[in-house]
Amino acid sequence: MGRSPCCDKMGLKKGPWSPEEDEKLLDYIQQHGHGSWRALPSKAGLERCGKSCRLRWTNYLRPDIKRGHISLQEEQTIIQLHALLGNRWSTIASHLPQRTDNEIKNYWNTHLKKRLIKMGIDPTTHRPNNLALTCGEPKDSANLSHLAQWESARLEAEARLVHDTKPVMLNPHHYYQLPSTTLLHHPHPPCLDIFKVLAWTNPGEDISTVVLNGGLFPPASILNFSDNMLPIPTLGLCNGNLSITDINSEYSINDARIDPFDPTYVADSSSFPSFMEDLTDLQPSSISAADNVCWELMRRIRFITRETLWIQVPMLS
DNA sequence: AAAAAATCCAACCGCCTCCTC
DNA sequence: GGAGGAGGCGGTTGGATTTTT
Repeated sequence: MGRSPCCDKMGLKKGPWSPEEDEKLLDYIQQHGHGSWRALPSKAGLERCGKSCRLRWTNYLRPDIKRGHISLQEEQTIIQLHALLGNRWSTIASHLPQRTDNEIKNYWNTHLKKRLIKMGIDPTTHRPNNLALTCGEPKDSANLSHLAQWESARLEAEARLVHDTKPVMLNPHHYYQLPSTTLLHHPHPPCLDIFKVLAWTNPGEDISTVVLNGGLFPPASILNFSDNMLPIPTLGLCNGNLSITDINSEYSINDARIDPFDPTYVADSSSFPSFMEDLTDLQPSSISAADNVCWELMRRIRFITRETLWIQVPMLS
């Protein structure tokens, strides 16, 4: 059962590559392209298996890769994407130009993982370790885990931003009066709280009237629909009473039917404490049916950048 | 200065998916 | 439909290097 590894063939070299081998491989690919990896070694005069050649090329010799120092921004991206995607290194690498999946995987295992552990965060679930002890029933664990992943990535990002910039403290009931001069000087949103991001992206404006992009966001190139992630077309906020437009429908993308109001989704108030605090004030009598719907959607927010807002919704098969 | 421990990272292994026949 | 090949992916290893004792 199974195939034996191609390197098991007699006479094929293994282990570190010599400069001469590198040169042969580089010369061959530059002249002919790699073509069939299996056929390449003999054509290039290498006593290696095709797999070994491919790995050497993609992880080391390729001219378009960047090696060495990983910036803070790259670190932040890795943590956030890992919280969302798990150990899908190639997908994560595709969002970090010129970095290889192997390099990111190594960096995660040797640096970031340890750092999260030191911070008391489980690097697998991105959940604070003490949460694991209070976690409830197994059926809720997946959803709680998703929320925790988001939350720890958010906290990590916030921690960095706090490090880099003076934090902007906001009264949760007066999000909309942020001075635009403060906001304009931030190269990034002062934090990832949705209201604050809204205020930042629209400095000086009354965001009670802001409507986030119509159409699809984030960009399809970033979004992997199989991850149960979908953009919400239009979201509006009004004076603390929340309302939303164009959501009273199911979405259909790539034949996957989505029900944004699926009641099986379990939210956790710890994910968005200030927002939930606001909602608590609104409950129960002042919340309209539409607001309730919005509330449900807001609970599913997973990831926010300057211009995008990602929301997790369940897929219907 | 030497030994031990820790860290790093290139490379390998085996499984999986996709494609062709 | 399914067998087999090729490439891709993630987990893991082990030798080299660095740090600590």
